[in-house]
Amino acid sequence: MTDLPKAATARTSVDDAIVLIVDDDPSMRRALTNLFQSVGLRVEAFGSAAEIMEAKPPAVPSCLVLDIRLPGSSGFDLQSDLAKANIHTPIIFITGHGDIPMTVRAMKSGAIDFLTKPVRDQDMLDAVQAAIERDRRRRNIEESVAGVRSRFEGLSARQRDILILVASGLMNKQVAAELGLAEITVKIYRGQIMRKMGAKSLADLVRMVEALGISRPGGKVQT
Amino acid sequence: MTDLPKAATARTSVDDAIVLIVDDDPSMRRALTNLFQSVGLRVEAFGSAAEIMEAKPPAVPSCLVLDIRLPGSSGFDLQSDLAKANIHTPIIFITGHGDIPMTVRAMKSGAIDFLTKPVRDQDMLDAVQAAIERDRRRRNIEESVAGVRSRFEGLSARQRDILILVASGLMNKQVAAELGLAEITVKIYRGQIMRKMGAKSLADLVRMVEALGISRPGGKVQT
DNA sequence: CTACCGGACAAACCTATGTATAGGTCGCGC
DNA sequence: GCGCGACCTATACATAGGTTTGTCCGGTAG
Repeated sequence: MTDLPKAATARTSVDDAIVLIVDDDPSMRRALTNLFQSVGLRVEAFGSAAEIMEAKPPAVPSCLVLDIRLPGSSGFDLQSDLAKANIHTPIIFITGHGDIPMTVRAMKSGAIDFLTKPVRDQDMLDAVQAAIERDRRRRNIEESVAGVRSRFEGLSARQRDILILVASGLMNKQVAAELGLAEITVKIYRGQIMRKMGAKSLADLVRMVEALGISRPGGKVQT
Repeated sequence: MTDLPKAATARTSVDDAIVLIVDDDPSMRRALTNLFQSVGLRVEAFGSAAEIMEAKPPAVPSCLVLDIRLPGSSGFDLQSDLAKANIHTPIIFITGHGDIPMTVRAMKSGAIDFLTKPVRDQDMLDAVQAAIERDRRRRNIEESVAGVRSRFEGLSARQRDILILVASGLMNKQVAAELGLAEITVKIYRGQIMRKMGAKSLADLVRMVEALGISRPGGKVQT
């Protein structure tokens, strides 16, 4: 939280959104770039799927504007490649000759919009705004969870065992019995866990474990 | 000893899925009905949006197969009417003369599939199976949360105040200070709350409050 | 008026949790 | 071998959590 923003050129406020364009038609790239820049969005344009896969994934909220017909691989291939690489930038497809099954497929695999040429400027801007908003939200959650996860990974195996049992609602003595330990041992571990995880209360701990999605035993909310 | 509100679940036949068809073309209704029945699905067919809105929402996992062009209102109207009525049955649209914007609109508002006539039987069955699976999952979550919610609503105002503060991680004395009470009072309420909510541990309580989505103070997971 | 309920509190008592101090064993890397 | 970290335990003490029994008050439904 203490890192000063190393803004090189402009006052890149903390989360200046960026639009990534992939289209093999240079005039299309230019037109889109102009459109987005006219409303103050940063833009990066690519001519092929390969090019963008080499670039590093953006660190700010962003979205992808993608012609579905690309040289080499189709937009779909890029979409699934990104998914495999665990990159979840929202995608807006554009197409000249799309059909309904194609649209359904794109939307089902998570595209945020699917526009047909000629694309109306306003439609495109609306779609981009929605996409960026979604990405911003996703990044926020991801970020919180990432902190918790890295702390969890800093725990020893034993500490994790105990964390999970404690967060599932067992008393120290029950945890001890479960693991064949003395109660005092569990207490000591518990203290270590609270410190390492940065939890101020048991409630915090429970929420962290929930956020990590770990609840093997019988720890779900009941009816 | 136990004042646990007993969930009045009328144990219906376990979870016989049902497919709801809305199409103004009788021959289409018949064809779809036969198709679904041939794989052992229960079916109910309607000739118009109005008809199905009068029927009571199904109590088992289900899905809606909906021609987008209906007499009177369009499939979209029905979709949004259902959404307004808080009915979230997954919808599969079928259309003879659809276009891409229509498809996008349907998918964006939550349709699970969008099929074009002539519909291949296997596509339809796949779509229905996916839709019913989704509905089953949704119902499961909904059901758990509904139980918790109804118990929460059985709490007095004071009990709710205290529940929220306790679940946010405050100690009894802090809760007492916050509300201008004696610590002993908080303890007593706390016991009542545990009983009424059917929570065996603080961890349970925290999870319930999370499931209800109540966390006003500073109770979110931190980075 | 009275009975009942929810809210608030107290003393007494017990259990659970948390911390400090003070150990002990093991395995691993240098 | 030595140090280090993980793992495990014990005693002792302090604080937090939780129940029981009983008291008091105010509103309100009968």
